[in-house]
Amino acid sequence: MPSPTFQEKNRVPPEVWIGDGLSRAALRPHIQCLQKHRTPVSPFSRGASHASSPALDHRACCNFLTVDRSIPELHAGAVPATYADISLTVSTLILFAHQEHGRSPLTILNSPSLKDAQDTLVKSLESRMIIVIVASCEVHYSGRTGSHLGEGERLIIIKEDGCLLIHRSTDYRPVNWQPGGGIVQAHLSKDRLLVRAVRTNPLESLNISISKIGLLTNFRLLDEAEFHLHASEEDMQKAIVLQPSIIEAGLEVIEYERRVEPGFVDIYGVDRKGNAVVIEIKKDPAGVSAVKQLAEYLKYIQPRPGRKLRPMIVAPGLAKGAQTLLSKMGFEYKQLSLQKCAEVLRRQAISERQQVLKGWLKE
Amino acid sequence: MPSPTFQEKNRVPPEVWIGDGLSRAALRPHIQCLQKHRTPVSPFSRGASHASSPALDHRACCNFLTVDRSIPELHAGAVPATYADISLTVSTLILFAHQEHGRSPLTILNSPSLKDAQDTLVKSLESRMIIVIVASCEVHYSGRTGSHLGEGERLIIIKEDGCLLIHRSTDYRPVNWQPGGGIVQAHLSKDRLLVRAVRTNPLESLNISISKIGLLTNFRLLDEAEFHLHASEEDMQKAIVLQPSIIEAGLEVIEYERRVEPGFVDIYGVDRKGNAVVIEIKKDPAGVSAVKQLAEYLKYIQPRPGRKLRPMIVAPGLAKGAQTLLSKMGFEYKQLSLQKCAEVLRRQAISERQQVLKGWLKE
DNA sequence: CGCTACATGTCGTCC
DNA sequence: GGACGACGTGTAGCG
Repeated sequence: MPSPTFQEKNRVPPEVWIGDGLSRAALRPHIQCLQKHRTPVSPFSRGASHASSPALDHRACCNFLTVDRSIPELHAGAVPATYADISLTVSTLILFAHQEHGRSPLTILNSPSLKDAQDTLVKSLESRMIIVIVASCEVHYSGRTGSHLGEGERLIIIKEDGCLLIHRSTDYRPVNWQPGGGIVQAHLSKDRLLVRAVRTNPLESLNISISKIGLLTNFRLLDEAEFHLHASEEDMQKAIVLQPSIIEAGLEVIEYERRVEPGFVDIYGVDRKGNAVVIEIKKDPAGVSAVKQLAEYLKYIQPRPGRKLRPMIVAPGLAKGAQTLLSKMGFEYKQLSLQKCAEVLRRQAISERQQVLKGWLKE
Repeated sequence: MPSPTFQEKNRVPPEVWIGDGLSRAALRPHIQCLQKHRTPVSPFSRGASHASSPALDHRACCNFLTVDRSIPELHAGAVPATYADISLTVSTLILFAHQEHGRSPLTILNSPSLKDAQDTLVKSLESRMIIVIVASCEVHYSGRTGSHLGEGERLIIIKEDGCLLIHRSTDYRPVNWQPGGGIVQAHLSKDRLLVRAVRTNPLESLNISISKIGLLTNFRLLDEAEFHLHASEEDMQKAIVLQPSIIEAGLEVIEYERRVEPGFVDIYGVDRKGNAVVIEIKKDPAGVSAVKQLAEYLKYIQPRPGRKLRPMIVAPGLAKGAQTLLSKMGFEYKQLSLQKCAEVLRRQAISERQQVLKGWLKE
């Protein structure tokens, strides 16, 4: 008799499964038990730029909560000999496809029994593989609000960090989901495979009751690439800090992300005549709200005596109502496109690289 | 020689593919040509509750833009005889699994050549099947802003309505995506399979350059179920309108979604003493921003002479800073949970049903 | 098409 | 852990 897996040993019986009416206090011991055994972050997520933030690393850490993250040997099922056998008689076909990049097994279960599916599912969860399931299921969500989705076929995806997606046949957004970092468990009842994903903050539980599985695959993704999003409001800010002249000749940036009572002033600077310049940046055409936001900040900023205060909106464009309000308030507007900012940053990056090169050459 | 498919006939050569620097004017003829041939919405999306909105129906309509939405016969590839053959020598395995619910073919290509993958991909697009690909690829996005994702393995999903998702190994959100209703095309270059998804408003293009495919499957999802989301801010509003006494005995609702200069007042009513009650609803614990929002509205509301104005926040709870500000402004707060509202609505639904029944009995 | 507010928004970040 | 602002936010409703 094989020793029970971690999931088996620590499985919380369905009656006390987390969520749906259980208080935070009642479930705390269960969560603590599971989190005690959390595994380190998967090496596969290292390369992801999103994962470079500590928050996500933490999320990825308190993952599927298995003790041993070695990849269990998947058992090879009986495989039939002919195409006819495959297409007609085999209920479960386990197929290892050794992909080119290292040992990335790819398992495909075609119309498996719920029992076989659960076996593979649990092993996949424990070894942090990505799981893709095409199945007929019913879905309940309960948390900040609640939802119910009746029986029907859906595409279910569980990824390395324990996030879960349920997709219907249309719409690029999942009908139900759960972010990563929670607890995912699979439980086989008499004629349903129950999958439950729970997160604790906010306390939410997603329950999938599967009646029939058309396809279940698991695999890993070797993906060390950087993701780079080209321009954002932050990039605009960086560009202005690097080269204030794109706003106005002689402008000097004194401070950015300056704390004032209601929030942060994007850029605080001084113009050639010593006047204070307060800049609010928007990457999209600035609307009324942007002007109001700037006005809000101004209440808390006093220019030095004898100097003027120049409130300024910097954006690629102006929304309709904004122009009127802008004039009324006496604010300035400077048009600045993302392209321009990207160019400044690119030039900066190039010159930085050249600095590094020069440093190397000197050594 | 088989007659060319619609995609083949109308394929825009890569040089003039849509996006990346091309003006809207330049691409208009291409879009018009493609949209002329758009197909009706798939019968499979009928049941989806999301699809009941006209917006999505329209989106689903100007879909993959193929003339003929009959399902082409997929050719069965040569299938080897032994497990060893399958796991080692077969590059393409086409497996039809007749699922229980009707004739829903499920095709699985395991490590297919790019050519085979493209064939199946184009056919799947034209017959509006859902496509799931595990592949090594590079991704460029260009539109409101731009992004680049270097070579690596990802999970690519294309659904019936032409929406496209690219998932990495972690994070429940796709790294890149494209909503449905656009144009999806596949083009085979020498050693890459190029998949491009374009939408026109805003003009954005997503380009996937695939170097190697580990798995490609297509299928349909039979899914007629209703999706029901239980409670939202709108439901809270409805509940209050139906039964103002859950706020306060004697309250009468005069108007809701009342237009004032900066936006809309959630509920405007009159209490038992004839005072004006202005209610701002939040479904989450109300924060400082909610109080500010209400204060903003008040500037534009004058109570009748001799009557008081009673600004009120209705929410399931109060965030920390909100309490202080609330007292300072002299606003009232009424605790109201989503559960309570759901109950009111449920009761209302029941009594409505009974009214209908009574009506039937009378006839 | 533009504007407004809501979302199971999510997510980073500072306090 | 809570509050706040940004997002390729998306989405619906209304003028």
